[in-house]
Amino acid sequence: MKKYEFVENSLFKQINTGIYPAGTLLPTEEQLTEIFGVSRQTVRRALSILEDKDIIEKKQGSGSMVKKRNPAAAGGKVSVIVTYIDDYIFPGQLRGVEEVLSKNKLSAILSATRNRICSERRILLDILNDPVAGILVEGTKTALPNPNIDLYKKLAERGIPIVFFNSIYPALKDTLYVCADNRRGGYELVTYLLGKGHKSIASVFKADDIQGHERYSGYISAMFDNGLFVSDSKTIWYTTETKESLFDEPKRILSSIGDATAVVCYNDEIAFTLIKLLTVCGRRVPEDVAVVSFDNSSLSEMSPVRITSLSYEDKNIGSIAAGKLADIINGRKASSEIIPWKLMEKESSRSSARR
Amino acid sequence: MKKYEFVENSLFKQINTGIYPAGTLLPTEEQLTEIFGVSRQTVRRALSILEDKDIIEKKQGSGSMVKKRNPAAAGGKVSVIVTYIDDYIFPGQLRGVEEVLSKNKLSAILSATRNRICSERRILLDILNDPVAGILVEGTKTALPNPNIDLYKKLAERGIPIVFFNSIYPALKDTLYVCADNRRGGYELVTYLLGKGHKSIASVFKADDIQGHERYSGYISAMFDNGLFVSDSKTIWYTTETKESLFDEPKRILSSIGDATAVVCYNDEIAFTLIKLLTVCGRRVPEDVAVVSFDNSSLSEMSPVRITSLSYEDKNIGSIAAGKLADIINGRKASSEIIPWKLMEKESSRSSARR
DNA sequence: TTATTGCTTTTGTACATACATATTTTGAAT
DNA sequence: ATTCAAAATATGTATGTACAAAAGCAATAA
Repeated sequence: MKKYEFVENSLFKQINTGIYPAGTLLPTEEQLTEIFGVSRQTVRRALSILEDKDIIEKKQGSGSMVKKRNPAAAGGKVSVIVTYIDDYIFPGQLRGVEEVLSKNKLSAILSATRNRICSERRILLDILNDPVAGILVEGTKTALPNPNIDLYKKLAERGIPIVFFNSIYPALKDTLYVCADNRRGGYELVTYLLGKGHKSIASVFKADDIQGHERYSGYISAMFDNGLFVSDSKTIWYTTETKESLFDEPKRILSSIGDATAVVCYNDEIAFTLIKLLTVCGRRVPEDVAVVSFDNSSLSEMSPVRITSLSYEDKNIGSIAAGKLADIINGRKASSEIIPWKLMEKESSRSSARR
Repeated sequence: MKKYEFVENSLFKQINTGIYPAGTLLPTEEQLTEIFGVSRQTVRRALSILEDKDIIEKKQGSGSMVKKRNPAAAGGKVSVIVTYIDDYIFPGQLRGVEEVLSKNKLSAILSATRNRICSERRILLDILNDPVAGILVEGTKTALPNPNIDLYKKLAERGIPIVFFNSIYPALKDTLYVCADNRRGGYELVTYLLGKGHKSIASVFKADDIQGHERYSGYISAMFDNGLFVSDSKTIWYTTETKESLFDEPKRILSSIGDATAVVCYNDEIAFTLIKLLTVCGRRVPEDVAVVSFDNSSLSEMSPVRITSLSYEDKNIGSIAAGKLADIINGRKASSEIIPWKLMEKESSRSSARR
């Protein structure tokens, strides 16, 4: 290793481990020359790099001072990585993110992955080349093995704080996150339907996002806990790529639902479209089939039959996550949070099960 | 002046004036030593600064090459200023912006003004302190005198390209913009309604955005051109601040509409809510009152009575504007563009005027 | 023709020295 | 105790030298 790099790294470590706290002066160049056994030129080169990185501040005649971590001075830019910008509930979350970051004198650099691993990788590589004060990220295809985990780890090693929202990769469970209680949500919806007398409950879930797995897990647990048999064929799985064509074959959907008197949907978007399809096929909602879902978005209100859906109450996952990231950046503490649901009962399930 | 600064400035000037074009090698360090009559250390320091500024690229054993101007290397960040992030048609425009910027290796720094002058000012001041490669901005309260015009001018003087979208301040008409043909849109909607036999046409417009004035101007011109009398009371004006309470007093709205058989609305959001109100008050749409509007957003499809609305066809104002900004940043030419409308006739006006 | 080898050129690392300039400390004069 | 100037201390600028490492080039051998 080059000598100036060694000096630079040594000093950086010592600064980070508190040997030279913010505000204190480093030893003089002459002292460092003796400590490291290198020439003053080499020491100066190392210090110059640290100054470029905004870690120390040199002052002629006075010395080299360790700088305070100042988010605004360090750019104050946060990379916000979402799957979609204009779909479904994301705009609202994004608004929350922007509001909170703005209040904390941070600004959002926005990127969308469209739930594609390759886009996510490109974005993360960009950040490695041009670091930011923090990263707020919604995982991409969180239920599949992800080759970008190494990049997240590398970014974390560099000291860039990362907060996940909506979903997190199982491999990064120790990172901060803000997610809904998806498993419990699935459980609650089934419990609610059982209370209405439903016994045969179908479901539609997303296969490539971990939220889909968790919501399914809650659904299936609730069914088993209540001693009900669940046929695999009663769960319809879809992915990012098959979402558009999911309802192209009504027959397949109807045969999956079969004799079920209720359907648990992955989210309001699916529920909205499913209700349309059922109506067209002559099945009444809720009289023939009850439909419930997650997120309680504006779609659940706009649906011709308003949709019973789990709500985040007045909590905005985007702003909560952004708040935690701002806390970390400003040297405050923060911990992961799981947002509970609140059931909003509406017309799509407001009747007992038909016998 | 310091010697290394002199060498740095001299080389920088020579590079900029084409003496050392992009792609060519600078003289070797030894040659520069002789040319400038300074030591190799001093030459190296000057070159090192130029390398930091991404103007040259040094390569051991080979030489120092003048780099091509690369916008991505020069920060590549674009400030995107919108009024709202999650409202109405803005998420879709924002998606278009992000897609196009991303394709051009630019990234979006997002801020929202919530249509408030003070927020806009704060954002522009931030940009002055920490410049960006370009600005993409949706004007805030464009129909009112704006105290931030001076800041836009200052930014333009600094050579930061600016592109407006959706609306532009009259005082900045020479700046690039991408807007819909709002005046013509108002004219077309009225012409369409006249063709359906309507003679008394009310309207709802937004008073603080220039789009509202333009759409109103088209509406009123079409009426006059067809020799129809227009009572001022038939136009309902609202602002950013009064939008929420606009439909709180149904009586006021109904009395303004009076005997009109059709209403031109500022946008689908207003039309959607108006149709709800009319329906509740026992007025059928379109049999009693036809409703038409602008934007042809998803709301126009979701409305219980699908809304006749002017569409941008498949054009996304956000992506068009972002494309123009990228053109300017990359040294290409671009000019303002006015997007035409296409009328999408749906149920909300699909009947002739009642007599 | 192709691959290898060694030479030359060019930039990179490292140390030594001298003096300039900004800041702080010291100490004497008041 | 206060003020002011000199001294000491710290970083900044500039040059010289030596050798290392990478890249390119040319001669040579297979």
